[in-house]
Amino acid sequence: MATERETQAPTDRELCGLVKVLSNQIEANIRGRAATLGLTASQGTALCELTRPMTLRELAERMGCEPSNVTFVADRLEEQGYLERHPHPDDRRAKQLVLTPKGTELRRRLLELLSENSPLAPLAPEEQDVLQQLLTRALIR
Amino acid sequence: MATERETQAPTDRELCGLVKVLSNQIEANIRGRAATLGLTASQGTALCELTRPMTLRELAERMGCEPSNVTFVADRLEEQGYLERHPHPDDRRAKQLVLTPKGTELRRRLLELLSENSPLAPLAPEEQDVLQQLLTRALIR
DNA sequence: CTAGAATAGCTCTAACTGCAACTATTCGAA
DNA sequence: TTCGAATAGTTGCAGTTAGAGCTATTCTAG
Repeated sequence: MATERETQAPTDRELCGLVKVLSNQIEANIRGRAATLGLTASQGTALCELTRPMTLRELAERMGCEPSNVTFVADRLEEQGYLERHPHPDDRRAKQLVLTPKGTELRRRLLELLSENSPLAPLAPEEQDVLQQLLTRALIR
Repeated sequence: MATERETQAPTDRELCGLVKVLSNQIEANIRGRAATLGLTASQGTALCELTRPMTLRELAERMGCEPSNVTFVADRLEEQGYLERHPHPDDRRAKQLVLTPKGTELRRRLLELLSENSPLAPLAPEEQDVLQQLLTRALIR
């Protein structure tokens, strides 16, 4: 029983590990689906989150990454003709990321692929609700 | 109510987003703590998981990453004198990663730092139990 | 009106990541 | 025994990431 001497730390660390593994699995799912459409994982994530024209900063917030990385991702999507940087109507510093028709169509197809089988599918809807509440509570600072 | 036309997909995607944000936060916490000890985030994670001598592959499993990345991390930790690659007693293909006394001491200090404030602290112990169960269920394939 | 702080986006860098290909060793079945 | 499959670790590569430092624009207090 020598390995049980730690009382609280291991559970916390195990939990962190589980979160990471699940996060990896979600990312791997997106990676695989996106790859079939010629996209990388972060390109796919960006496309999903572009529910409407938004600034680079807002997309970064939704994607859970730094704005500098969105610059990079947006560059690629723009090169491929999936989105355009439009001047922001109210703020000349900012730019609006706008999907092209080609990008909108690709997004539709990607969402279709992603809805087919989610890594969270093993959980019943009520369980997903509980999970959402717990995660939200954990993230409150 | 036009934005509510999607019934199931958005919740799923939101949930995935929450998992990612929490995962990022956990990683950022480790990154910050590890940095004070001159370690990168993955070096810190590796150190935490090295509860005993283990193969590179087992450490990869615990860290939730590919074995190839552990090769990289182990290289750095070995350079810094925190661990050694010992030949595996039973399998000449495998190597055992063994912490040096210096590495053991560093691990102790890191665990101390990490126990001080966890990103999961906002959750009560019972909530953490529920979270663990949900995550475990979600990960069953 | 005007400086100084804050913000949006960009560039650059060091580090991390998954994946595919490779070598060495072990395992398993004919 | 022996040969093919499976496994441990490594290497190389393209892609991702956070963070610091930069410019341009906006906001705010005086």
